Formats: sequence, structure tokens, C-alpha cells
Amino acid sequence: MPSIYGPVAHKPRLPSYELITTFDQLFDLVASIGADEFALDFETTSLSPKTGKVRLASICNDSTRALIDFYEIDLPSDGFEHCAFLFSGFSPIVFNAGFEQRWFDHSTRPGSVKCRDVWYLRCAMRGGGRTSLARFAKHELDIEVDKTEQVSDWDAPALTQEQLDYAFLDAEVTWKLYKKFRADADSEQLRCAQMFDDMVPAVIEMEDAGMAFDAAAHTRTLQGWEAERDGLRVQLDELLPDIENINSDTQLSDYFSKSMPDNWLRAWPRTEKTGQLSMTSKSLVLLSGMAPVDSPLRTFLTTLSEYKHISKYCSSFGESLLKSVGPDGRIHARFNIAAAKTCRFSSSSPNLQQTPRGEHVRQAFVAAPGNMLVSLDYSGIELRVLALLTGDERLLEDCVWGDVHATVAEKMTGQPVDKSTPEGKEARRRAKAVSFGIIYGSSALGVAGSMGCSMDDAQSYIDFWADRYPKAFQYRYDMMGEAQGSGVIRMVDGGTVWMSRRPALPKCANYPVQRAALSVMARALIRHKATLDTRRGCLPSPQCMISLVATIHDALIDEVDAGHADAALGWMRNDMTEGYLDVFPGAPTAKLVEGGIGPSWGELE
DNA sequence: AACGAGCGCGCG
DNA sequence: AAAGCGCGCGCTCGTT
Repeated sequence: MPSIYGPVAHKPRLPSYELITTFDQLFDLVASIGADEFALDFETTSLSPKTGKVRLASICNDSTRALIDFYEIDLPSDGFEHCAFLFSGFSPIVFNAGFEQRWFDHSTRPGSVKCRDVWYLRCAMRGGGRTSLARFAKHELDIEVDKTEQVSDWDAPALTQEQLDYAFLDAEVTWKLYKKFRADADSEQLRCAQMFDDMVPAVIEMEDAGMAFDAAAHTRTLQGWEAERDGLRVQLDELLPDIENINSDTQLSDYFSKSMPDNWLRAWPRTEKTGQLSMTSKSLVLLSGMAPVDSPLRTFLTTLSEYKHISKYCSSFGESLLKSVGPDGRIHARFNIAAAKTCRFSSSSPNLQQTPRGEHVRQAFVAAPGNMLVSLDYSGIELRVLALLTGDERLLEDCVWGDVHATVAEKMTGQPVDKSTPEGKEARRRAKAVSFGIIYGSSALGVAGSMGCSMDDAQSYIDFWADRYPKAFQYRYDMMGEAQGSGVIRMVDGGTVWMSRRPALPKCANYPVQRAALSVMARALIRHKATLDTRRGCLPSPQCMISLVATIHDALIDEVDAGHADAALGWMRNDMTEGYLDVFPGAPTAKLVEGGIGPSWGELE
């Protein structure tokens, strides 16, 4: 078949590449790559294999530079579908592995091609984040990648020279980036990068499955919020009719700056950048406490706080969540691997990780008819991994066999804590704030701020903590020392995180802990995906559902056929336990996970 | 009209 | 320099 592009020879103005238009050429190309590493990039006619095709694949390493046009390949139809198997056993280097992986999995046995992500390699070496290939290339290579062709028509019978060049450039840039980071990577960092790569199949499963959403029930919930919001709005308008937009913190700040006496303005917390009066819920409650009981001002401030709360639900978790529901009645959120600096996941479109626990939002995330949701979370995982990272026997013992917060509370108050009394609950809550302060690297100032106590009291609480858990306490300073000495901190999974020139204690203290918790979840997720793949292969009826649907930092959620819910819970418990042991071999597993089964996210027993 | 900064707040 | 970690998103407001 003659090529519509004419002679394959290429204009020299850009680094040349071979245009592949026949199956034989492709076969030879793949054979010539052999075991060598190579970068790969697809141009596709849509974002999903369900609705589109792979038009181009560009391949680049030091000895091979090729661009494959699958519309030209001399096969009956849809070239890529029939050629993808040629890449079985290969591990292409890509940017944004989830994308290329989906197309391979659609056309070959899932997992037979395992994409490796150059961005995850960078994350393993420097710490996580999100970027585009263009920004990545600009920052690391100072190469400008013009992305205007990215959204061009990749379905056109004949592609323009610009389209072809752009397509190849992405693979070339990916290869250059990979070489740069691979040259500096040590084996531990590579082990970490592989962990991120290995998470990709689980993430694809979660994103593709989505979570069923009861839009009708949520619409009723939203109507309730809106009625409450509108009622509060009427009250606010009656109390302060001269504020044009009650939703504007700036206008509120201006109003109070003019109308309130100086002693109020001195007490009123300010915002960080612009110094206007803070309108946080905390500030409003603080200020309302200064106003006389039943005064209009007090009523206004408390009502404003309530109004802002319910407005938040309306704007962030009302219509926008309903709009996120796909044609299949499910919400397909994204789970972004290593998106946080600590390489924790982030979630977006929508951010499932910020779904409110209250106001019946989680009840709208349901299992489809005939299914149940199965969920477990690691209990107190951050304190637990802190104990394991530091070898603090007493902290570990308290995490595993006791109640850390109650123990710290007893230490702080000098009295036994009865969790059934309000005093006991309050003491435990305050102890929890201290322990979190330690994990976050707080100073006495921070602890005092979060607990609403004096600096002296806060310091004494911290001293109690340091006395009981000396190794865990000392760890924070060890990590700061490591950061100051080397500029990086080595994480438990082998990855490293670049720290700023003068690293602050809070970050040095927290990053390794937050990262260790992520590592545990990552190992659990990888194992659980493998378990579900195996179990699905043994099911009597193929339409019987067992799927990962979400991870919320320290929790996993599956949706499963009701008849398999108990079994799935057991598999999940085992996978989460083994994932934890992958990171901390031999660690105690008692009371490690808790959770249950239910018809919705909000009703798990 | 589009964009970014700033703020606030939901979650772990 | 700030000094309790990590996110994403909706809103307002000034700039382009």
C-alpha cells in the first residue's frame, strides 16, 4: 500500500524519525528494540478507548526514532488493536501512564504491557506533584513544547507535517526526561518509582468503575440545604441590609473595619496576605463571644457562621456533585498518583477525598442494586507508622494494645480517663490534638493555638509526650538534621523528597510519616488489585461485580455483588494487612484495620 | 471573557 | 521567613 505521505524521508528541520506505515515495518521495529528501554507516546482520536482509536504511536530512544501511523498499517481495520500485542512484555516509558496503559489494556491482555511513568520517577527522587509534559520539559530541559497540535484532529485522513512532528516530539522529550532522571536514580528510588507504576492498574480500575450516585436522594438533600441557606440569608439581610454581597468576605471586612470600635478590631484575627478581617468560622465564633448575649451583633455573627457553613455545602457538594454524575449514573473521580509533595494521592473532578462526613452526602454514594460497598480503613495509621519508623516501643505498644489518646490524656491530667464521661472525652480530644501536633511538628505555639490553652500548658503537654515517647519525639529533629545535611529526606519506600534550603521542623517531622502511611496504602492497593483480578477469574457469572472503587488516604472501598461482600471484606483485610507488612515486616497487626459493609458510603457497618 | 491571587473550608 | 502536614475547589475581585 502506497503511503499517503509519499516518500518516508523527512525534512531535516527537525530531528528525523522513521514513519512506519506497514505491519512488516512495525514488526521489524519492535524486534530491533529488543530489551532496550524506550519512550512512547500516543495520539488518539478521543480520551477513552471506548470511543476512540490510537492514531499515532511515537517511539524514541538513543537508537530508534519512529512514528507509527496505525491508519496506514496494512491491516483490515483499526491497526492498533491488531498490533498492540507486539508490545507484550515491553515496559514503555511514558508521561501520564494511566492514559497509555488504558489503550494497551483495551487491545491486549491487561497488564501484558506495563507502562512506566517518567513523572513518577521524578516524584520518587524529589517528591510528588502534578504537572504537564510541557511544563516538565520546560523546567527540566528548558525545551518549549508547543501543545497547540494536541487538540488537533487526529482522525484526519492525512495528518499535517506539524501534527507528525508534534507527535514525535512528545516521545523524544519523554525520552530525554527519562534519561536525565534515570542517570541520577539509585536503586532505592527506582524501587519507589516502580511502586508508583504498579499502582496504575488499581487506579484505572477505580476511575473506570466510579461510584454509583443516588442523584434523586441527593437532590432532596440539596433542596433542604438551600431552604436553610435562604432562611438564614433573609435573617442576615434584616440584620445588616447595607452589605451588597453577603458572600464577600472583603465587603464584610470593610463594613466591620468602619463600624467596629478599635478594641474589637485589635482582637479580630486578620488574613495573611491582605490583612483584612478574617471571616473564618473560628474568627466569627470568637468575635460573637465578645458581643453581649442576644445583641444583634452576636446574632449576626453566629448566623453568618451558620450561613457560610450551609453555603459551603450548597456550592461545593450540591449541584456540582450532581453535575459530576456520568451517563452511567456513576461519579468517576480521578485519583492522582503521587500528586502531593509527600506522594500521597490527590483526587479531583470531583475531589472524592473531601466528601463531607455529615449532612448525608456520603449516603448518596451508594452501591448499585444487588451490590454492597465494602470498606476498611487503617486505624490511627500515622501514629502507628511513626512508632515503627522510630522504633519507639512504648508508642507502638500504646497504638496496638491500648488507646494512645487516652493514655496521653491520663499522662496529661494525671488521672484515669473515663471515655464515657464528657470530661473524659474532652481530655482525650485534647490529648489527640497534642499527638497530632507532634506528627505535624508543632511548636508549643501551635499546640496552644489548636487547643486554646496557654503556651506554658502546651509546653508541658509536649513535655509529657516527649517523656513517654522519647524516640518518636527525637525523630523530628533527626529528620531535620538529615534535611539540612543532604537537602533531601529518604522515605521508607526508598524514595527521596527534596526539602527547601532551610527546612522547617514541621515539614521534616511530617513528611516521612505521611509518606509511610501512603506506602502502606500503596502496597495494599497493589495487592488488592491483584487479588481482585485473580478472584474475578474464578467467578461463576461474569456480570457479578467485584471492583475497587475508591481510596481515601487510609481507606479502601470496593463495590461487590451482595453475595460476595463478606468474602471481599476478608480479602481486603488480608491485602491491607499484607501491604502494611510489606513496608514494616514483622510489625504487629492487631487492631490494624476497621470498617464494614453497607448499602452506601455513609452507612458502613 | 479569561486568568490568577487570596481566602476559606471540606477531607485525611 | 515562618514556625501544625497534605490536598482540590468555589467564590470574589482585580487585572489583562
